Amino acid sequence: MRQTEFVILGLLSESTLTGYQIKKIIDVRFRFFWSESYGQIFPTLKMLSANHLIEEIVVQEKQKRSQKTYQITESGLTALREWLCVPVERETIRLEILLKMYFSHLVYAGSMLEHIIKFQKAHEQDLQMMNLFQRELETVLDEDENHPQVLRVIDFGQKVNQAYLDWSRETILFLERKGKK
Amino acid sequence: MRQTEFVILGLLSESTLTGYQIKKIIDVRFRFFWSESYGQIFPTLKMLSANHLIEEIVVQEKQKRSQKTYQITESGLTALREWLCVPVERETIRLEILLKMYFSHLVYAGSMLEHIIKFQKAHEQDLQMMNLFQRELETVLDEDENHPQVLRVIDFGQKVNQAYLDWSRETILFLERKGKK
DNA sequence: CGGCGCATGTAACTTGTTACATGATTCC
DNA sequence: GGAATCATGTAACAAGTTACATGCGCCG
Repeated sequence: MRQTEFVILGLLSESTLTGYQIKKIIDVRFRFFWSESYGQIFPTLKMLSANHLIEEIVVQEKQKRSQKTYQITESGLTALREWLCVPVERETIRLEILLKMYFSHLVYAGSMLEHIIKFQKAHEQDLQMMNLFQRELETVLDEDENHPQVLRVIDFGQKVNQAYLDWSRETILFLERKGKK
Repeated sequence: MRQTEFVILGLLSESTLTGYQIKKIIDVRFRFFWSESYGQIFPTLKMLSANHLIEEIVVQEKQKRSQKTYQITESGLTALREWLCVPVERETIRLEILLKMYFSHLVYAGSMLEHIIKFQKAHEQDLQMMNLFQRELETVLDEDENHPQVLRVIDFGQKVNQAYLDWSRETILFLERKGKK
C-alpha cells in the first residue's frame, strides 16, 4: 500500500479530513489518473495512525455523528517530502478498450462502435469537468499555494483527454466506413 | 484473471505461441496500454487449457528444449468473440507522476524536474517505437487481416504519447522558471 | 417516515508482482 | 567458458475490489 499511503498523506498535508472525505476527493479531483477504494483507505489510515504519521483528532462538536478526522504529523510530512523526491516507479495503465480494438476484426464493427461511443461520452464529461476546475482555480489563483502545480496536473488531463476525443472521432469514422462495406 | 485470459486468447487467435512468447509480445507491442507478468500468464495458460479454451500442441522437433506451444480452440475463439462484444468495464490508470506533481510545492523544484525529464525520455522512446511499428505495418498492409484495427491502436498510442511530450516540455519550462526564483 | 447522503468499517476474494529455482541453447 | 536469451514454473506477498453490515442526520 505504498502508494495509497502517500495519496492520503498528500491530501492530509492540505487539510484535515475524514476517510470518507478522502475517498470523495480522490473520486472527483483525481479521477482521471487515480482511484482508491474504502477497502484500502480505511486500513491505510489505521496503519498510518499506528506509525504516528497521522493523528486522529476528535472534533466533538455537540452531539455529532461518529466521525474520525485525521491530521498529518511532522513525521508524516517528512515522509511525504521524502517520497516526493524518490523517482517515480510505477505507471499502471490498462486500457481494455485498446485490447478490444486490437482484436475487433473478429467481430462485427457495430460492437466496437458502441464501445468507442461510450468511451467518447465519458471523456467528454471528464474534459468538461477539468475545464471547470481550471476556470475555478484561475479565479482564486494563489502562487504560494499548490495552485500552479495543480494547474499543471489539470493541463495533463486536458491534453490527454483531448487526445482521447480526437482518437474517438477518427475511430468512429473508421468503424462507420467498415460497417457499411 | 478475466482480462489476462482474454489477452492470451486474443494473441493465440493470431498464431500459436509459448507462454514466454506471449509475455514478450505484450511487453513490446502492448507496452503503452497493457502489461502482464509470468506469474499471471503461466497459471492462466494452465487454467485455459483445463477449460479447453486452448490446447497444448507438442511440436517435438528433434530434441528441442522443453517448450509448450499453445493454440486456441473453437470454444476459445467463441469465448473471445463474446468478450469482444461485452461493454468495456475496466480502465485502470494510475500515474504516480501526477500525484507527485500535485504535491510538489512541498519540495524543491529540481526534484520534480528530474522526474519529468525521465518521463519525457521514456515516452520519446515509446513514440519512436510506435512510429516504427506504424511504418512497418503500412508497408505490408493487408485489409483482410487485423492491420487496420492495429493501426488505430497505434494511432492512439501516438496521440497520447504526443500529449505526454507536449505536457512534459511545458512543465519543464514551468519548473525551470520556478527553480530560478 | 422514507430515502439519500454522510460515515465507518471488514472479510472474502481477485488480481498482480517479485523473487526465486531450474536448465537448455546460442553466440562471442 | 561465460553471458545473454529462451523457456517454464511457483510460492509468498502485496495490492485492490466487492459486497456487506451498521447507523446517524437531514430534508421533504
